[in-house]
Amino acid sequence: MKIIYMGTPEFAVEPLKRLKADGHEIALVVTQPDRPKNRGKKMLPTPVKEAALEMGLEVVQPEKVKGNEEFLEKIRELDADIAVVAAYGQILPKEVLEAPRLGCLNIHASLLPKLRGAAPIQRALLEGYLYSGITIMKMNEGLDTGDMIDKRIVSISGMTADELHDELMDLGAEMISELLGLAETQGEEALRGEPQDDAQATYAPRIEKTEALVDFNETADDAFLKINAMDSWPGAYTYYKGQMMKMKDPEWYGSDYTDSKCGEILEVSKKGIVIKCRDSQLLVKTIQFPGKRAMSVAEFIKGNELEEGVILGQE
RNA sequence: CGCGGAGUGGAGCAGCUGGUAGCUCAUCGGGCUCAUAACCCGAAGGUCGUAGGUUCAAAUCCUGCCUCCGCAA
Repeated sequence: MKIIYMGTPEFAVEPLKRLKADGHEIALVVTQPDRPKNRGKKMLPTPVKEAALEMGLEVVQPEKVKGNEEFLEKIRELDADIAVVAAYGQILPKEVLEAPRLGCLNIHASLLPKLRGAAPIQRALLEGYLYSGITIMKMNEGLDTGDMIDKRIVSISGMTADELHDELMDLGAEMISELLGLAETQGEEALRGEPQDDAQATYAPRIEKTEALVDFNETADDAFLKINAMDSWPGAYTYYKGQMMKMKDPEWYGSDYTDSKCGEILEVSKKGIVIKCRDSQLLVKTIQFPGKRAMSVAEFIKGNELEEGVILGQE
């Protein structure tokens, strides 16, 4: 099939590679413009652009899609069979959605109509969902509101955002590959979908960095979920003696019968640091201070000090 | 030229107002113990990221480069 591929972050790379490997003709790759990133404000290409160029594909990076005549014309001229969109980052106007013969498909990392929007992976974990998955839908003008063509479920409890991201990325690639295979033989028939129940819809807005601050007045479960949902970006954090301290690898440690203050470090050992939360204790096994690498508490205490009794969270 | 931290034996750090490289853990050998991520004794292991410069003398001061990281995006 002749495909237009639209995507931006890492999540969209695997499906692109897969479709290419399947032998489809990727007529054009659309991704966000290069932006200054990382230290030293270097302009960096998006992961999709990088992968596309490696594969020798043509790439365009329109600043704005909406109302962009030049872009629209280019899309129409291609006369593609279908467009595949994965975490592209811009709302597509009706004209673009209708340009390919069979319309536009979207790979979304949640079980729609739950968690529509930008950060479904992290939100699913943050909310403590036990299951999430991938939904492939036929796009319409709304935000992730199109008819659902295929949906698959995965168990997610205890995962970090990175782990879930990788798993869903592979699953998404798998699903879109199969679906386009079907579409090739069965045509439009294969792309029939079911409408979403809007009444059940929830939204997954972008993660703000400030959300990554862990509040130990919450339950240990909430802290656990937050630490994993923010791993590896932006990274859950608190403050140790006024210094920002990031945390990873949480573990439920046990009930708490002490009357210590929430956030107090009850114990430091090779296992990690035990922190008092509202209802029970949380073990954090990996930490990171500004300018330093993330390292296990066991490693950290070989050359640094971590005082027991310190109350975390005070700037 | 966005701001800043860091590169020292396997790991984590100290030393950096210049003059024989040190700590904790790990490793190896030995001892004690019913026993231990315990304890005691001993040993091995480092061209101090790299290239230059200053100096009688640099891990320690100066300059370029490489790599890693936090903030910010």
